[in-house]
Amino acid sequence: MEYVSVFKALGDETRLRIVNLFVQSGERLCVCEMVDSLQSPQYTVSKALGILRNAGVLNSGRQGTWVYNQLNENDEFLKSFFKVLKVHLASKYLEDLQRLKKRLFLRENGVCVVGVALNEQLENEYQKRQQK
Amino acid sequence: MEYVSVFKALGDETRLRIVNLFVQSGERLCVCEMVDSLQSPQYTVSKALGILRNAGVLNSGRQGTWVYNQLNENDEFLKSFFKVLKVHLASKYLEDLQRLKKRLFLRENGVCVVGVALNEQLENEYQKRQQK
DNA sequence: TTCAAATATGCCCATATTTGCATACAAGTT
DNA sequence: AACTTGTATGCAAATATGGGCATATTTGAA
Repeated sequence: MEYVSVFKALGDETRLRIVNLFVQSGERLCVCEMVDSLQSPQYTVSKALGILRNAGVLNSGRQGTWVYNQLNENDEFLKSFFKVLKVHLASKYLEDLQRLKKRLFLRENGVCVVGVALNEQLENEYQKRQQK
Repeated sequence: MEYVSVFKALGDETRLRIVNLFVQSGERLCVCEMVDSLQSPQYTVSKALGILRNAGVLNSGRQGTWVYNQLNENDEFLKSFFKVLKVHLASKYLEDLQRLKKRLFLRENGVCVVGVALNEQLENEYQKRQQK
């Protein structure tokens, strides 16, 4: 883990927003879930994830068709750093987190089962779950 | 204070080394002291400082001929962040810290009184102080 | 083995960023 | 005012980066 690479990786809004999703949710997320949360093109998110992985910020593993990413918790510096980020980024990028929340309703048994979704789809599912 | 700007600022070795000097020493430092500690050209250090200041990481103030810089302690995120850096960067860039220590011996009454110095000069003064 | 869905990547272009040098500016001294 | 010293900055070339698009790759399913 190279400090300079980590900071370089976080020195970009898309990538910081991605890290924020992980830090605030504590979840492992697949690419399509992030695409929907950030409302950014798939290739943008995918490239950003590549840079974050390369910098050692994230780990990823394929699970069938889906690739799940998660924070790298094997480094003491990163763990402390994520804690600080969690506190201080909490009020930033709120819309991302709201969309992520809705998007996670589409999971089944805690697993992603659909790719990039439309906003309507998210809203519909959200309303459904609310009623239960 | 913009998070992305802060991380972008730290995503460069020279600038991270500068921040490390402040974080580990807890001192306010003038440009020539940093030039000697990092052994980098004056313009490199000066430009790096400009970027760090712009990002809100450092403050600076002129005191006569010398410009002193210090960590910006007016932001809660930065304060927490610096603490984490202090712990985890402690064993990195040790030579910088050693040179800084020697360089600080050249101060008089806690104030910088000479510009960029030669290595010999640092060593000589260091030996002198050791004997006392 | 063909197809479709999820993800990654190569390429291009515009725009930043970095680096080194020369020079400018600011303050103290003579 | 001229000179020295500490610091900042403008410029130009080299390099890196980000965004968009098309396409490749991987996997599961038909």
